[in-house]
Amino acid sequence: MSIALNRPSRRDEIRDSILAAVAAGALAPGDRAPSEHELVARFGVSRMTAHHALNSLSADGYITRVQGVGSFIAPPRAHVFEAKLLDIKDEIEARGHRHTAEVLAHEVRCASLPEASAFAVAADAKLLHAVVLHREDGAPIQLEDRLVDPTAAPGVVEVDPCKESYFAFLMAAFPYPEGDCVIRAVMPDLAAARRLELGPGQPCLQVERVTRAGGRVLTVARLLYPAARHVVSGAFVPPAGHRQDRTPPA
Amino acid sequence: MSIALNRPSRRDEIRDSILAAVAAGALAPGDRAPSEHELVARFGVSRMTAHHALNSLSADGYITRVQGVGSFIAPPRAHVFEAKLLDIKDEIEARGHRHTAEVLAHEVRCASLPEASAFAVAADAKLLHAVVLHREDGAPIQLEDRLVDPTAAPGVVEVDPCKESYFAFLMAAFPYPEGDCVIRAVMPDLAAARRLELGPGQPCLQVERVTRAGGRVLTVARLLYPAARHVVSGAFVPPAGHRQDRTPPA
DNA sequence: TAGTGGTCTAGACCACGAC
DNA sequence: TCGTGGTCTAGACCACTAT
Repeated sequence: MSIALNRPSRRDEIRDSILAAVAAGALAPGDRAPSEHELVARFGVSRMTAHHALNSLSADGYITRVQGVGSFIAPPRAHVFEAKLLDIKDEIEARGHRHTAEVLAHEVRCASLPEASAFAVAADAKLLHAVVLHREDGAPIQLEDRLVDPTAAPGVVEVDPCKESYFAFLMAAFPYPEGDCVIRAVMPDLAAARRLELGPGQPCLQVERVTRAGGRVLTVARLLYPAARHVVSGAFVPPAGHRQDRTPPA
Repeated sequence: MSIALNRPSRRDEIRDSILAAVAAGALAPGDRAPSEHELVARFGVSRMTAHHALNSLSADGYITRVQGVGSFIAPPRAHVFEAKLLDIKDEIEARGHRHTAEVLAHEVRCASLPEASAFAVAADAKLLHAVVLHREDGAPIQLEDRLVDPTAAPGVVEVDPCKESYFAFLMAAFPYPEGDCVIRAVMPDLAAARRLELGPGQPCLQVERVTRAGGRVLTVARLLYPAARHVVSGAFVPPAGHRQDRTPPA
C-alpha cells in the first residue's frame, strides 16, 4: 500500500517491526501477533493506526486476523504465480511487430450439449463460434478457437476480429471479468499444425479460458501457440507491495 | 477486505455505489471518481470512512488514486492469471496418490559463467546441482533440475529430496519468497524423454523458476512434466475480495 | 491558493469468541 | 465478562498538484 517512502509512517514502522520479528524467527507461522491494544501501548499510537498496520499485513497475506480471537502469523504460502494475459494484438504491437488476423470460421449456431452446459444456457441456444488465426509479421502465432454467448455480449456477432480482437471487444464491454484458465502442452492436430505452419513433432502451448462476468459465462476460448513462439511468463508474488502498478488517469 | 456480510457497512455502501456507477456506465474508465470530500457530503460520513471506501477500491484495482489530483476509474485490466504453484509431493498426495522420488544427480560444483551471473555470485562460487525424478504411483510426473546457492540456503546440501522436497525445505526456511516464472511447451531431449518414460513425439510442459528471498537468488529450477500428466490451472482475478482465503491459526 | 489524498488522534459502539 | 478485531466520528496537520 505504501508507495511514498520518503518518511516512514508510524503505520509502516509498526508493520516493519512485525515483519522483522518474523524474518528473525521471533515470530513463527501460527504465533500470535501483537494485538491492536498492545501496539497502541508499545508504540504510543492511536488504535486506528495500529489497526491499519495490522490490516495492511493481513491484506498482504502475512497475518490472519480473526475477530474476537486475535491476529496470527500466516502459514507459509504456496507460491502464487501471477501472469498478465494480454490481447495478442497488443502483445505483438508492444514488440514493435505487425499484427494481422485471418478469420477461418465465423458462424452463429446451436450449442452442443457440453457447450450448453458450459455456458449454462438452454440446449437450443445460439452461440457464436469463431476461429481466428493471428500472425506476427506474417508468422502464425495464435490459433484462436472461441465460443461467445451473443446474448451475454450484445454486438459481438458484428465484431470484425481483423480490426478489433474479441478479447479487446469483451474487455471494453466487461472491464473487470473473471474466469478460469488452464495451460497445457499439446501436440496440435493435423489441421491446426497446418494452420500454424508447424512441421511434424512441433508442440504447442495451449491456453484454455472460461470468462465470466455478471454471473454469466461470456466466452470460452482455446488459444493454441507454437511452442517456439510463445511462453507464459510472470512473477510469483512479493506479498508486500501488491497491485501498485496501476496506470495514471486518462 | 470485508468478510462479514451480515450488515453492509457504510464503507461498503459507498464502495458499491461507485461500483454500480461503473457497471451502469455512468462512470467509465478514466473518469474522475467522487472525491473524499464529496462522499463525506453525499453520504454524511466522516472523511476516514470515505477514505477507506476509496482505498479499498484502489486496493482491488478499480480506481487509481493520485495525491493532489484525485481518484480515477482504472482502465480495464489485462486479465491477471493466478495459479498456485504447489509442492509436487503435496499435489500428488492431495490426489490420494503415492509420491516417490529418485535422485539422479546430486553434486556441489562450481558455477558456470551464466549460472554465476543468474545467482549474482562470484565465478568460482559453489552451487548445489540436483536432478530429481518425481513419480506419482510409479509413473514419472516431474523431472526437477535444480540449482541452489548453499550459502543463501544453509543446510540445503544435507536435504534428502526423497524425504523432503527442495521446495518444501526452502518454503520452510523462507516462508515468503518471490521470483519469476516462465511456462512453455517443449519437446524433451532424448535423456529427459527416457527418464519420463515418454515415447517419441510426446511433448512436455516446462516450468522455469527463479526464486529470490532477502535480495538473494535462492534457487533456479527447471521442472519438466509430461504434457499428458500435468497442467497449470488457475483463475483470473476477482478484483474484489482478494486474498481472503487465509487459513486459520495453528 | 484551493483542492486533492495520506496520515493520525482519542475517543466510541458493536460483534464475536473464549472463559 | 473480558479481550479481540470491525467500524465509525470529527476533527487535525501534512504533502502534493494544478491554477
